[in-house]
Amino acid sequence: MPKETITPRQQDYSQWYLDIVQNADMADYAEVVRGCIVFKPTGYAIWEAIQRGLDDRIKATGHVNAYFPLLIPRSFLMKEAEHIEGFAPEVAEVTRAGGEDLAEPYVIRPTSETIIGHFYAKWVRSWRDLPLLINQWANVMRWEMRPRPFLRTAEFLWQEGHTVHATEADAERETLMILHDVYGDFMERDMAVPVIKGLKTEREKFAGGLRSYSLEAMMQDYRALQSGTSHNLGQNFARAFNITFTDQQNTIQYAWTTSWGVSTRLIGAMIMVHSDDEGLVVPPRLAPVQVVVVPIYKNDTERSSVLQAVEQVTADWAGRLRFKVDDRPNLTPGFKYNEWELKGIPVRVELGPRDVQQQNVAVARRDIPGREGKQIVPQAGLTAYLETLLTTIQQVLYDRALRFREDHTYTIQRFDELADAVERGFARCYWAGSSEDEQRIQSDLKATIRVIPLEQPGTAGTCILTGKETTQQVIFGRAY
RNA sequence: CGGGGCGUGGCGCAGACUGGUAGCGCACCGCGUUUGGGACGCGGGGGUCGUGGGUUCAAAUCCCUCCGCCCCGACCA
Repeated sequence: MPKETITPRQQDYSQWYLDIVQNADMADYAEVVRGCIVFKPTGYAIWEAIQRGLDDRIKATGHVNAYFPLLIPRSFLMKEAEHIEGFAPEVAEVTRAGGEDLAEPYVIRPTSETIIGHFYAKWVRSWRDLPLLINQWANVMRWEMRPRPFLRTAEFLWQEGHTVHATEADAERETLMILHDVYGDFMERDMAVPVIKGLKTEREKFAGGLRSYSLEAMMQDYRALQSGTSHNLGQNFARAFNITFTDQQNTIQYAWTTSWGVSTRLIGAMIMVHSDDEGLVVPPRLAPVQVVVVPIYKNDTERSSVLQAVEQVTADWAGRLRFKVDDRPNLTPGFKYNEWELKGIPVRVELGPRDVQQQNVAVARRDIPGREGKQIVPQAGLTAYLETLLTTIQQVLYDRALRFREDHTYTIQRFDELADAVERGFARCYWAGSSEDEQRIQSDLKATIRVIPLEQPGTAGTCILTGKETTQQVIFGRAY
């Protein structure tokens, strides 16, 4: 019995991931362009679903979309000292065009704070212009040393929101609102990926920003994936680009800006959180195809009666279920079962002569792979049954991921427990150490403070390193 | 950028040490039999052996150059 080769997770997690990407037909290596990938239709469809989920929320919270240039004058990047320091190593430049060397090279945007800042300076005059709430869907480029499909590629797709506010409090409110109501809500509800929301440490915050918040998810190899970030940029970029406004008292003030983004990395998160050794698992709310129907027949007579039954059964699915009928000839049903399992379709409906006879169908759920997840269901009421099943699967995936994270999160009291904890998951502990202490831990244990969770116990404890009394707990982990 | 591996039909590989003009599996095409967990038989098509140079009567094979990709590490959404 030939089997597609997916390396088991236990054996080699990193290879498992690449096998899933490859075998589920998500992406192709762009062999001719270093560090880039081709999003194949299956992978791109996931991105489109992500875009829809986010775009709806972004607009529902009062933002509008716009688009800024891909190329940024190099000098723009220089205007914010910390920003250029953070991004310089990974920017690509265009130095020649139209057959001649450019007087000033352009950089290909690694992010758009600077060019957007330039325009915001023109657009913002009065407090009445604020808040300015704009989002853009774009590609960006960061010349990464070590690319991996979806998780880290030289060119990637994302959305970046850029807003301007009159007060620090407004900017902070925006930053947190995005974190909770847009990113958190989307990831947990649509992607079924539980996240820990919190503040980044100084070392890990956005280059040039005031403070950064992020959403961290745990992958099945216990490593943390930063799945989204929301930055309060303070007045740093307003000063660098002269974004000012006249307030009600007729005094000119620097504005407060924010930026926030999530990228195609989310596809990697989806894969690594939910998939198994049989292949990809796509959560129903995100799935471009939620239900695949596999008709079974031996001859033309059976074929027509089976396809007729399929027609009847699926008659009221449009608008309620996203589905497709796999009537490719000359492929055995068994082959199709395995293929759709590999591709992560949440539910499979099998319909053969026996089912026509008995007014049943066989329903297989992807969250329970193989025959175990299969049961016989009457055709009557099937649509409602499937809708419920999809909801159930969505919930099961979320619960499973949450339990996994909780089972692998260790609350520790002593520093000597840290090494072992980050080996097997997240370590949660009181922390009052310095950036230098973090640096040392990163060198020694390859672990970093992923986030300072917004949810804190509210009671004081002892820092695992310094022994100081503190109320702040942090999450240590190894990161992607 | 350091360490390792690899470039041969679409994919995965063998052939290389010992030079003689390219082969296997899967996929693909045709016909027939099949079809409830990855079907089978027969027939067929498809390869500038990553690039450039060198050695040789002769190079996938030996030598040199360059390019690319993957993996592992330091940097990152």
